[in-house]
Amino acid sequence: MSRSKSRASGRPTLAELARIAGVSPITASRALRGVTSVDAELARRVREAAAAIDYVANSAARTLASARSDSVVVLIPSLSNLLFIETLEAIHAVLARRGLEMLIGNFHYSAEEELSLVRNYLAYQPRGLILTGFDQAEPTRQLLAGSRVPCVHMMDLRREPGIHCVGFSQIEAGAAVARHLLERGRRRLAYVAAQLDVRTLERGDGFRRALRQAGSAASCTELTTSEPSSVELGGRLFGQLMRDHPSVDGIFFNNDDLAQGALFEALRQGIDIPARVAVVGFNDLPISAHMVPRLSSVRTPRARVGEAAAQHLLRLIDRESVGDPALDLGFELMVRESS
Amino acid sequence: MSRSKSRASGRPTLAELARIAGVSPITASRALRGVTSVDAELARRVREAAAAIDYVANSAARTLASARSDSVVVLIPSLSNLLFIETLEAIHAVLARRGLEMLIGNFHYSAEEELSLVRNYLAYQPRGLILTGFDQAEPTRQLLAGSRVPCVHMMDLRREPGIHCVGFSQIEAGAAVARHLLERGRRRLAYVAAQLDVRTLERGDGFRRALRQAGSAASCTELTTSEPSSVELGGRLFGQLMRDHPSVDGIFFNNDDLAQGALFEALRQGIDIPARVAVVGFNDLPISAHMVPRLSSVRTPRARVGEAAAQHLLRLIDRESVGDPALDLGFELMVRESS
DNA sequence: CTGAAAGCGCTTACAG
DNA sequence: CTGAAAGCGCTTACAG
Repeated sequence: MSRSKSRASGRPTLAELARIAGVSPITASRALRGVTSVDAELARRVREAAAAIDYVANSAARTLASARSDSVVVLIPSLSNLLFIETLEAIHAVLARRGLEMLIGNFHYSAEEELSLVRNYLAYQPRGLILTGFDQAEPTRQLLAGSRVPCVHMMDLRREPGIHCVGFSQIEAGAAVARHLLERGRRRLAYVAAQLDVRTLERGDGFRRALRQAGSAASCTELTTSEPSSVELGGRLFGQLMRDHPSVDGIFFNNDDLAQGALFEALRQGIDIPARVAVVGFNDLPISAHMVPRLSSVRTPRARVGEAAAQHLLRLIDRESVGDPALDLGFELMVRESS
Repeated sequence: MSRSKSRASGRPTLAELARIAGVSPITASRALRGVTSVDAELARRVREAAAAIDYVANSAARTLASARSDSVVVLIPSLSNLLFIETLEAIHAVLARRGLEMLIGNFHYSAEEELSLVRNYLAYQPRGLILTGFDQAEPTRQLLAGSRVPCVHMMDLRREPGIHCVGFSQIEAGAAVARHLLERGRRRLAYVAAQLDVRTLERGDGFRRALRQAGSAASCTELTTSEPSSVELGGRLFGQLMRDHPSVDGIFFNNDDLAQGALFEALRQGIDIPARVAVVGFNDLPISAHMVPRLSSVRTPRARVGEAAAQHLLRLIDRESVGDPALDLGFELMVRESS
């Protein structure tokens, strides 16, 4: 019975709980889960006994016996972008109400890491997965398809059979920024992007496409880097852009932190924004509205994306009908002082 | 054999893997875990078979059989403060190298939520826990003590028998800011704090204590609120402070986001920082060094705290000696343009 | 509404 | 170095 030799977990078991409550283990199990009708008096005794000994079901045993866990896996490319934090919080709130655990996997924008996470997390027999975008590598796709675990993609839209997604059109969002700058009379535009993940590239596509469609004489300088996005980088890229292309009069930064860095750098160099050059960011992070000048940005509905993605997944798990498999939550261009 | 009636998980099992590799399940299990010596040729066959059928051990079965999971629980009070994100990343990196999963619990600065998380996560039989600070409620403490699961507290220090912690002295950090402002010749000081968790209050204690010790004629106005910390709130509190106490010449904001909001507000109101009033923040978040003016702040070693806390926990898990149970990683006052 | 039996897929402890 | 037996703590499926 020594602690190190025993195979037991040391915590109270269902059998002990049942003995105390004076019922069979099965009845105790049912009373706790509330799934089948159990006599009210027996159920009460079980609950009281559980509270008395602080019984919590061993989740490994529960998962093994039922061949289903109480967890949902959420895969995101980064934790350092507030965007994903807010999304995770929203997902968590929806799942928690259903008693589901959220397992977070951060793949650091690496398709290989994502594959490895999927492989490992599938061992947990999750009830479902929420993925970010559509950047998965082919082996990842196959692994997921083979697992038959329900999946919802978030942050981007794609209409394909069997694909469930909740997000908004990154392309449209990029286009909206271009149209806004053109409307403001800007003609010498620049597009500055970092990280260069699929969604970033789509925003660039939309931006360029809208310029072309306007058929205007507008030019577009592009400054891109696969470095991770940051305030520091934004300041650097802005400095470089204004030095090499001093006539640029409107800039779209593919993420707010870059744009924030640009505003700081402009303040330091005495470059007047928006008089000399208009600046628009992306995502509308919490600080942006407070910058000097207040930063124009595209507000993305990340909390609602998270919430809707989780709800959509719950419907798939419950095999309920899901309406449109591609849910477009749109975006909002927040025009402030910087453009 | 219909999918919905079978109790099987549908994934390849150890028995199937063993059959393909031509060994017994036990040998396959040992080969995969690499724990006991297995004949090299047999081990190779097992690994090849595993790769061929994409075998990953069912973690529920593994946890149930061994009475130990491969997970470590990390409890943090907030995800919206970048401070904790960076800490989590560092913890994750250390745990991942050991093949341990990290379960994140966000208790939103609520001791009740923390208790509920501990209760639920204990059902997963985690190998260890990392807690934030020492704010746990008494029932939480008892639950943890009863579980006999190794615990490490992070972000704060306390020398008590049986307590393991990695962090720095919040009190000393607060005191350092006070001394810095006094050295700069500031005498009409203010302390502005939000959230008011234990660590925030400790920083305030240190700040006040240092002022008292200086025995100077310095005064200290206090403006505190239990609202969560944010840039927006910082701007508001700064405006209020300068209106109600226009002679204040040095302010310590207990978190950088508050200080950032203050700098923006000062820029808008044309209040010269640091000429009229010096501003010091706390945590040195990534944006602070780029603000206009660049924000003075206390750089807290959160990545190193996370790393060291995880390593300390691994040592406890392995029953190795841990040296000092209270590891002080210090902090660094970053004096920039705002003070 | 309640329960006895079987089984989920692994690992442990014991032999050889 | 390898394996047959037992068991981890639940839930399912079947009876009654």
